[in-house]
Amino acid sequence: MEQLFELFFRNGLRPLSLLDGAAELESKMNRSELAALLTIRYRGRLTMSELATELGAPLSTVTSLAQRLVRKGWIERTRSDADQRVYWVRLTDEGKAIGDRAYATMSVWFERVQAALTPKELEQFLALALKVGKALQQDKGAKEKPAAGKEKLSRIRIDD
Amino acid sequence: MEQLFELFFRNGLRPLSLLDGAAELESKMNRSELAALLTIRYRGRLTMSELATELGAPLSTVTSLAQRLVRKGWIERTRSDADQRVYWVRLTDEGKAIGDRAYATMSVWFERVQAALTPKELEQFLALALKVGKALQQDKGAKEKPAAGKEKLSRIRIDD
DNA sequence: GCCTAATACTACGAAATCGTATTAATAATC
DNA sequence: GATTATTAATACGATTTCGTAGTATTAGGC
Repeated sequence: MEQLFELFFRNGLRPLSLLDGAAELESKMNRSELAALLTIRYRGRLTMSELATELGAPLSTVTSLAQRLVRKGWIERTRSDADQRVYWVRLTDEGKAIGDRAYATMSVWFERVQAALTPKELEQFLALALKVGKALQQDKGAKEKPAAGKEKLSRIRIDD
Repeated sequence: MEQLFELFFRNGLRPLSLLDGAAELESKMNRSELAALLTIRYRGRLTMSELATELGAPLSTVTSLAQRLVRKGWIERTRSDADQRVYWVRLTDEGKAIGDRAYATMSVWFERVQAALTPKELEQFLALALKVGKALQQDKGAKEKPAAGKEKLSRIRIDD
């Protein structure tokens, strides 16, 4: 439990810090640029505010971050027709190329995880992790409706 | 694989706002100060380099971070007798008090996780999460020279 | 419609972070 | 034991982040 605690803090406070080996990527971009790229790649397109909340950063920070990425030619921003206040952010072709490379680099980590677990374990882990993730994302103020994701998971054996 | 990826994005990139709701504490420190405080609290005392690797930050960053914390009166640094190059970092009484408060605030997160899972599920989740953590940390084919200047990340010890 | 409130974002200066160069102390080699 | 290499940390300038104030646009009363 202690160890999990450590893991949790480390990753909770400084995401991506557990994962080294992104050296090749990190020479071209820093952590937040990588996170932004991956997020935009994953979401397709989003607004500045959405990007900010996804990244857990203040909007003003994301403004400059986005400016940098535009300068690098990796993303483009277009003003929304429906609401002139909002800007849509999406990857350019070059951004996509870089994003794909980043993804490829990272998928090594996912493969490692898959290799380490049996299919059953993986399934179980995913289910539980989703539950935990959901629990963590809830607004603290919100008075917790227990229902939704609470169906019970069957127990499986975990090999060491 | 898809699911793992999704999981990673939904929860892996965004730092948690751990002090969320404790406005009183939040106004006193930023994320890295919190992380440092908790790390030192957890470890008792450590050297500057150790702190840097624990935090996943470069040493030069930790130098200024530590200066700030000294100024705030939360930590103290003493030069090691055994090796004059190293400084031991530990919490002052005031630092301990604040650290305790921060920890208490944060334990809400654990309660949430516990509330979301049955005891059996929790047990399974812990076991699996540790396995995954271990898998992520294992060195891939160490083909790279440490690329001068890049700090190595500390491994979290995970027992079976 | 008009006025006020809320929202989406940018501007800007202050603070934090990072990479690289440098200093000082210890370890290793001969 | 002198010389070189390595390690632990700081110095410093450049870049990034952040909080706050400001601007423009849309939403909500009435």
